[in-house]
Amino acid sequence: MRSVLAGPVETAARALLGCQLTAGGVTVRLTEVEAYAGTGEDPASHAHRGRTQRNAIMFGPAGFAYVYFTYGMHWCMNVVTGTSGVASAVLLRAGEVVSGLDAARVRRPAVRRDVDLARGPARLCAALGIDRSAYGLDLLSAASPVRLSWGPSSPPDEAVEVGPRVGVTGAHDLEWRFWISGDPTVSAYRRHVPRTRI
DNA sequence: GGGCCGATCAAG
DNA sequence: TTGATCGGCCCA
Repeated sequence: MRSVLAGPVETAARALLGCQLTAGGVTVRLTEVEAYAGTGEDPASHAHRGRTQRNAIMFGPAGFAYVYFTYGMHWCMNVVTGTSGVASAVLLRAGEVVSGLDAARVRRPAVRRDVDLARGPARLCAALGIDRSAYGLDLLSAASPVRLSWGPSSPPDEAVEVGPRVGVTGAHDLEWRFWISGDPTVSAYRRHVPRTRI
């Protein structure tokens, strides 16, 4: 697992589809992810402008959690990829809750359909109770409260679709979003819309 | 120190 | 379609 994540970020992203993420008594099977490259390579990456306190974990070895706070209210989680010094990561955009449905429903009481419990990067974190405290955890350690493991089956290549990333300002030509074809838990595509000034 | 904006979500 | 809501980052 660690060695796959340490490879090229696109390879790591594809490999994460079908994997299981467990936290807070809930397990999801990952159905949608996005790849982000490191410093200077990818204008949409949080590491694009170099190392800061927030993105520091991205510069470390693969398999650790990069969790960030956005829009004043939401948490999102990445799996750090690449070798030490390479600040690439994979954003976990959606998953199917495969166990701990009750716990997930308690955390997301407004949800009507189970497929919406972890359908979106902030929703996924909410369903699993992931917040700032998960920053920097080793997801491959048995002792970690947030754990990543191979799923019972990974989707064959022909079942994986590819497209532009959601909500990113630039690099619309880069097709670094990967999802399991036809899966109902995959989030809706939205292009970034610049905020209109008053 | 200040201002702008974001890898989003839910309700209208 | 829009408001919520605040941390990160650059100085526009």
